[in-house]
Amino acid sequence: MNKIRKIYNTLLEHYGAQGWWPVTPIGGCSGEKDVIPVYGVTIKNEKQILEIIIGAILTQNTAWKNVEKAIIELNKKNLIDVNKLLIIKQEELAQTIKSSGYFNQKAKKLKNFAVFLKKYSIKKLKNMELNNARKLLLSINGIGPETADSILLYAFNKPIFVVDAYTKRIFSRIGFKEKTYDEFQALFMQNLEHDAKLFNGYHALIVELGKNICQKKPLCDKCAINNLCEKKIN
DNA sequence: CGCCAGGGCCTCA
DNA sequence: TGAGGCCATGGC
Repeated sequence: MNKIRKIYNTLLEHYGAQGWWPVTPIGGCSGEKDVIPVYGVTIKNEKQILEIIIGAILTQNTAWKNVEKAIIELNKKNLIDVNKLLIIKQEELAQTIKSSGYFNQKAKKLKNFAVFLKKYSIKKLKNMELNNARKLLLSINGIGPETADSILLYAFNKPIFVVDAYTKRIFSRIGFKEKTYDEFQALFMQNLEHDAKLFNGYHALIVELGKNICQKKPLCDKCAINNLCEKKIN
């Protein structure tokens, strides 16, 4: 068994399946009480898909907890809606998503993406071939490789591996020599069968490990894969 | 108080 | 193509 697969198996055994991406269960509502995005929700409508896209943009270099608050506010105002995003003033949108940080940039990105979705609907994107959809997403200002791949994998269930800061940190420490986003992505995609469920679960496990164990200051004695790691401390 | 989080764009060599 | 500055809140 290759090492990439071995690490996945070990993490899965240790943490169990993760159930990403967190989504508001009924696809968002404007009720009185807060509706919170949670893990393990089965995606069943376009509003939930749009919520994932919005979350992918809002979580750029930002703790998910802060994004969660912003999504709750967006749902309260019924803004998980392409037309509403087009109509709302950028300043008001920025205030609504304030908790997620970089709110001016992100408000612009959300409106920008809404314009894009007027031309290429969610339905069209969903039916598009993976690499064509990826190129299209990457051409949008505000959508870089990680956000594009998160959208493809988590919103559209397409088999592409998402690389994030955790992935680079963890696998560099383990001993892999890849440097760029594309190199890391190729590492995973060349060593795993191209299955959206597998890529989904693996990335989620990486985040779990990166958040709690393989932090900036790693807790190697608590790490489930420390026997596979070159940089193990102690 | 300082550090950092599920990046991406822009500028300048 | 690579390094560095910038964006900004909230949790710890």
